[in-house]
Amino acid sequence: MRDLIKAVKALSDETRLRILNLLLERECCVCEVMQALNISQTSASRNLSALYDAGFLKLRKEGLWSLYSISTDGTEDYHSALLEAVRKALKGNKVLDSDRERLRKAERVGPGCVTPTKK
Amino acid sequence: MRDLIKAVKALSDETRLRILNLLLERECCVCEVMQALNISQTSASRNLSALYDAGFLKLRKEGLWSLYSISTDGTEDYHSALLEAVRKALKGNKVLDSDRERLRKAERVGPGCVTPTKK
DNA sequence: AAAGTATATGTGAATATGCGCATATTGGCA
DNA sequence: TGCCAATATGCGCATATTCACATATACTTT
Repeated sequence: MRDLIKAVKALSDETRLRILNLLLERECCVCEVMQALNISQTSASRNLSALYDAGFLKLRKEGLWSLYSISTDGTEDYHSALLEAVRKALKGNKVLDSDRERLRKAERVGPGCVTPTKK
Repeated sequence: MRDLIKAVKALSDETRLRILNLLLERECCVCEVMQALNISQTSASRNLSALYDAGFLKLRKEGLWSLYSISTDGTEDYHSALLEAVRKALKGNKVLDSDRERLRKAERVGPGCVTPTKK
């Protein structure tokens, strides 16, 4: 029960739902999430961690990047059922659509990913 | 999105999950929920209200009793998908099983439903 | 009308949560 | 080694949530 509550609690936040929406599109690093959602680095990192701890994400390290993606392990789990319910419920949402749009424009590589205005 | 978050938030609490478990068995009044879960009247009432506001329950008034049950309206909704995911995840849970057991022994009628020890 | 019962709600205290700031950690590179 | 970039985390603040107590509301019965 504890685990289920943790999972559901992870879904009960707008920022985290928006993050999941991005990850349903493709694997993302923290700085891409920051850019697409226009949130702080702290918020991106913490909310990704929360989703990870709740069992929704898997993490792959590549150099400096932490690459998060939807976990498809334990498919007999309730996580996929919850995700599917959320995905359907939010289909066509305008905020989420523009988040995805901004994700396409986000850049991962090159200096200035985190602090792009700092010369 | 607001509505979905409200629904998911309603599910992210142990007491409310236990209440849903009872209601999956059958329609209940507030005092039956109190007894089966051994919680206060305030807690039973407030948590039932929260589940109702979130769209999971329907309410039927009968005399003094407020009879809550799982809402089956708007079946094309995400509520049923979320409920189903939760139901599967909690199948076989010991706490929930004994809650159901106590529900069978709970009494709705007669004086002393709410304050049974008060002579 | 008065009393009793089941439920709802206002209020305040305790606890939990989310966010930003600053800083720590980790890996890559000169 | 020393520095820079990407991410993680400790801390404090503001807000949200939960619970209990008391009280209010609504219905029934006498």
